[in-house]
Amino acid sequence: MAENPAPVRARNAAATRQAILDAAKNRFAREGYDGASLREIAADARVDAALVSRYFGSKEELFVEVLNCGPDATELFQGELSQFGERVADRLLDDPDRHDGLDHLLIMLRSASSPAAAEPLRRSMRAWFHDPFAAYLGGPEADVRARLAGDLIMGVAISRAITDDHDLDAEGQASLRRRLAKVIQAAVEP
Amino acid sequence: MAENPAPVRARNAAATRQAILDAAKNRFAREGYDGASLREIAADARVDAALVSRYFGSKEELFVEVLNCGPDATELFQGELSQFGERVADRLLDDPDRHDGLDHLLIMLRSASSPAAAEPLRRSMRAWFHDPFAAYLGGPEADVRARLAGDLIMGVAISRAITDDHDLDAEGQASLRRRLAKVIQAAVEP
DNA sequence: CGCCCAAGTCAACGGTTGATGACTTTTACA
DNA sequence: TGTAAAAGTCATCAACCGTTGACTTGGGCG
Repeated sequence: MAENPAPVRARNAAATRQAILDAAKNRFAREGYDGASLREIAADARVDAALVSRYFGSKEELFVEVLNCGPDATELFQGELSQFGERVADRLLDDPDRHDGLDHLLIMLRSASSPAAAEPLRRSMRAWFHDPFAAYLGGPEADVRARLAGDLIMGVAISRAITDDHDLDAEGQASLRRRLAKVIQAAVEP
Repeated sequence: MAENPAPVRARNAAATRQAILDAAKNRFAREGYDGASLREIAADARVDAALVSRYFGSKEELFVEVLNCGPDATELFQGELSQFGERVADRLLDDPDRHDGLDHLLIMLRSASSPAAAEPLRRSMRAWFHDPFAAYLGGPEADVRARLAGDLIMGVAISRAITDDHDLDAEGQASLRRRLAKVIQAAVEP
């Protein structure tokens, strides 16, 4: 969080645009579509608020852009399917700062109740998560299995985001990890 | 949705209070803490917006009140544990209007990103859902199993709320129901 | 009937939000 | 170097929010 006192990014449209995009991604993930204000986002990006509207047209268009610059969720969809449960459980219960690819999930859940964000969310959800996931799973009823596992993952991510996980001791954490891996695997296997 | 043109509730503090509470519950469930405005809630309850603040002090206190007038979630926690999965799956995939007891879950997920609502949410979540659930499950690591199953249920509820379920045909619905019951059961059993 | 307090209404406040148009500063090129 | 367009800033708008205080209405009790 400690920023250089005055990095003073030289005038560079592309870099400024990217800075706004990064700030927006963080804010949307932490506060949702409604909760994140353009002024906050602009302040994070060390930019005047008017520039955000200038570059992206509107808040909703900025939101769509953030959703579209989709991250590396596909890394989950590599490796043995038989160990998918363990892989995702590790990832989910890791340090929240390493959630990289899960930022999108946070954005989705935090913005689920905003009508303006609903439609972009639906589209992005399918294109970025559900469809690749189903393709990775393969086999019979892949879409249903993908949806089920996706819902479980989202639920766990939400739960962690809400409770901050300060309510389970180390032993509970280990147990949760073991069981979570098992249940995800059960949801995923044909 | 079609209301009587003029029921014109007689001056009755208790009834008015209840009407506000009901309207608030619906609005919070559909739009979340931030999204629901006191003016909308008051309009639903056929009441001036000022009355809401008068009766409940503040929006946050109204929210807490809504959370505390907890519903009949306990009905899920009755009957054979061996059929818990099927029971909840039926309930979850039912007509959204029958979600009665699941309203609270919707409220929670839709309000998860509001700082003002976060703390009441945590408390209510434990008292109204998690603890009774763990007590119902019993056996080893009941809290972890309750949490896991709760996360899954919440994830599915969110998913339905976002997508409106217009993306699965009848066959997919049946398949989803079958698999969901199985996965919930896997999460619940010791 | 007439009073009086509860129940309900109205108008307004300060604050925040997304968006817009006019303005100033910097960069890059001829 | 001079200049035009890009990049960034500023002030401001209308809309909405939660909340408050002063006001009006109504029903029940004497």
